[in-house]
Amino acid sequence: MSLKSKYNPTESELEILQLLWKNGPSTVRFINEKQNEEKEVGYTTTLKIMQIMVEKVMLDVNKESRQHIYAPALDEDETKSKLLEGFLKKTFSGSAMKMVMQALGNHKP
Amino acid sequence: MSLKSKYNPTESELEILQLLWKNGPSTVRFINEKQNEEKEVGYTTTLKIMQIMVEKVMLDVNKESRQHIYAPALDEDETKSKLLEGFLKKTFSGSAMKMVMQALGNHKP
DNA sequence: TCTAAAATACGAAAATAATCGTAGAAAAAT
DNA sequence: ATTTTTCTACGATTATTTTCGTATTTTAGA
Repeated sequence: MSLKSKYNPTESELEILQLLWKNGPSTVRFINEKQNEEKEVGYTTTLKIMQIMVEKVMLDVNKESRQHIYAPALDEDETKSKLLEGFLKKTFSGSAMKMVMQALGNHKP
Repeated sequence: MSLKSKYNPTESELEILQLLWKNGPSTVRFINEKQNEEKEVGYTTTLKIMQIMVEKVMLDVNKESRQHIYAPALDEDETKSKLLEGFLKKTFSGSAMKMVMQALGNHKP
């Protein structure tokens, strides 16, 4: 596969997806400002990543007006399920039970 | 901080940690062979990553015999807890409840 | 002993991700 | 109408992670 799977958003991609899921279709400016509430991110950095996400078909973009409107192309639940599955696999040998035990502080098999 | 936090193992670092936690202190050869049961990884690739992990103080190494023995320097439970916390934060706004709902297929707040 | 095999050391390349600078187009303000 | 502001496009740079080739050393076997 040439493009990375759409279910493997990088960390900054996930951050943007979260903002779009939460706030609905938005402009780059809006997303960038939200990001800047947490940490400093250059406008063109946000823009670039969102453009890449469009290439990867993680986002849809409406270019009718000058301020392009970006919307998530991925389903929130489905994406989070896949992310959870991946994390579980990498960290807890795929066992949700182990993860819960870890969270509860009972680290017995 | 110049070195990345010891609680942010990369994916291949985590893979090696898991093998060491599971099998106990091991040689590069052993770890590399375990990795190769899953996917092809060059011996020097494994070696290099493990050497980097020693620099980052993720692993301890005993160089008494020629075949160096590597052991995890990180506590398994503590590391997994931190990883879980990070994942929760990135993916479920830090809410374990949301994650569980996701896992159960009840995606309501 | 001499040669093979098996390790480590280490730099460098390749792959991936994130950041940014600058140019130019379009819109808004004066 | 001009100037200023606001956007997008896009290449280039930096940072990080992963992979690997080669040199050297050490051990074991013929």
